[in-house]
Amino acid sequence: MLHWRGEELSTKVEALADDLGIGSASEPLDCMGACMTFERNAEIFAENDLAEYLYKVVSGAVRTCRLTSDGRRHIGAFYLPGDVFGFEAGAFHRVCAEALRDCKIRVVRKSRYLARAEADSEFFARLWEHTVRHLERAENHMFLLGRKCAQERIAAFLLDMAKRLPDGNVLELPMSRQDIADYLGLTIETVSRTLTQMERDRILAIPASRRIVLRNRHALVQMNDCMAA
Amino acid sequence: MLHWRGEELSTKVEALADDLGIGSASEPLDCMGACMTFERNAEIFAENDLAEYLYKVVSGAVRTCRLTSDGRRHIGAFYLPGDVFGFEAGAFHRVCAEALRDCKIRVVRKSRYLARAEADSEFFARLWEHTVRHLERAENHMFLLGRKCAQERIAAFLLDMAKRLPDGNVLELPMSRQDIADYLGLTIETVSRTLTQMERDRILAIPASRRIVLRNRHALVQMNDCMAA
DNA sequence: CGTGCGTTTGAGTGAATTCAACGGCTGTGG
DNA sequence: CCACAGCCGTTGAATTCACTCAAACGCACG
Repeated sequence: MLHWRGEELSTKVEALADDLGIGSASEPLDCMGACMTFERNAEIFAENDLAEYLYKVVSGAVRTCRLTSDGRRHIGAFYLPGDVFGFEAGAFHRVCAEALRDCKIRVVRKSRYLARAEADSEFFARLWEHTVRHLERAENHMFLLGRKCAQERIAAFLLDMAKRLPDGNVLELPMSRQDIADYLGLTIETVSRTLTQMERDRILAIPASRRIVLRNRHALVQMNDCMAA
Repeated sequence: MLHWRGEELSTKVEALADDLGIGSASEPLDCMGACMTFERNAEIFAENDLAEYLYKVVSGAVRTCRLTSDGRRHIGAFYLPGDVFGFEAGAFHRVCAEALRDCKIRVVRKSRYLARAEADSEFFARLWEHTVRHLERAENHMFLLGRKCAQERIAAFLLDMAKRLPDGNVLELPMSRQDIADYLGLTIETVSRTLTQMERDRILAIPASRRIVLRNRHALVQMNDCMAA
């Protein structure tokens, strides 16, 4: 299965990639590679797939996750339009990536972007920056998982989403409660209870389960004081 | 203080760095920059210090950590000889780094290694690999913090240390119980109790508090099944 | 021999989990 | 148009794992 998937993707990409251009992108990957579409819940790559590409979200949203043998799931990150994912040091992916909703994803072959990074120092700097930014996000998230209570985790999550989603105060979340729980290291019930409590406290309004309005951002920031973005 | 530290370090490095050579290192940084020494518990850089250098552990051991306003501490990583740390996308450090014991650290100016990475594709590849490996470690650690019980965290920690420290079965830990707790997102009491229980179960022997002998590695691996290295 | 630090152990508590039931929305089919 | 199933989310009650608080232990050092 591992290789089947890899080859399938490879074929698709080769077919599409002929019309690629290596433009003078201000952002890495923008004018490289091919654009692919994925349906809601489709697998973009699987754990242990060959890691031959970098991915950039054009539209939609993506989660990366891992499963334990006994069924526990952990979501490593959510990716929104503009985000780059799929970095691996080794030959294989260590997480799987799935579309949270219908997605357009730009796909660039590893050898291609590495080659370009060698030749183009501006490009190299951008790529480096993306990678290290990932690292920072991961470090922030570790802190959250290691040393924060449920309320603080939810507050951090909402503020992060508010910064990344288009309208800063009305969040249209692309993910389910279960996804949020698996991202924050909580259960779905705890996520639900905490959100309800925040609504009672007039910190949030939740007109629909996936639409969350921040009514008292200051309160959220206070819960989240300890760490920057 | 922020700038004071930056300038102090800068001065030290300039003084020492005249004898640097840009050798044809098989490992990045090996023949670059200057070697500095730090005493046990000395601060190598502080949170919000200017991030002007990369660091490579020559001997000793290092922790990076963060504090909340209310005193919670989280340790992001431990670095042992050969490890590189100090990557930042922005201008400032987001964690502080402290010597767990007396250390020798090789220090390389950011502008210097970036310049070399542009010129030397082999070097670039190595540097890239180090960075992405960091990212992988961070992802593994997130999983641990998000979805594992105390026993599994300790097992993962011990196996990781066994792989990185010289003698694979007799671990001479450079860090205190409190450090381990803050690294694993537990309390010192939980760490202590879990280790004691593992000793009762004949999985470990603990002849001294910082010397841990792995007696039943298989049992540890089982607790840790869900994730690779 | 006392002091101080790091570690271990014990008892009681609490925050988040588990288990279980209910509520509400959406789409389908009668 | 309503009935129903299926999914997702919420709520409640009981449990549990790790935490907090507290005390004791062991070792190094002056």
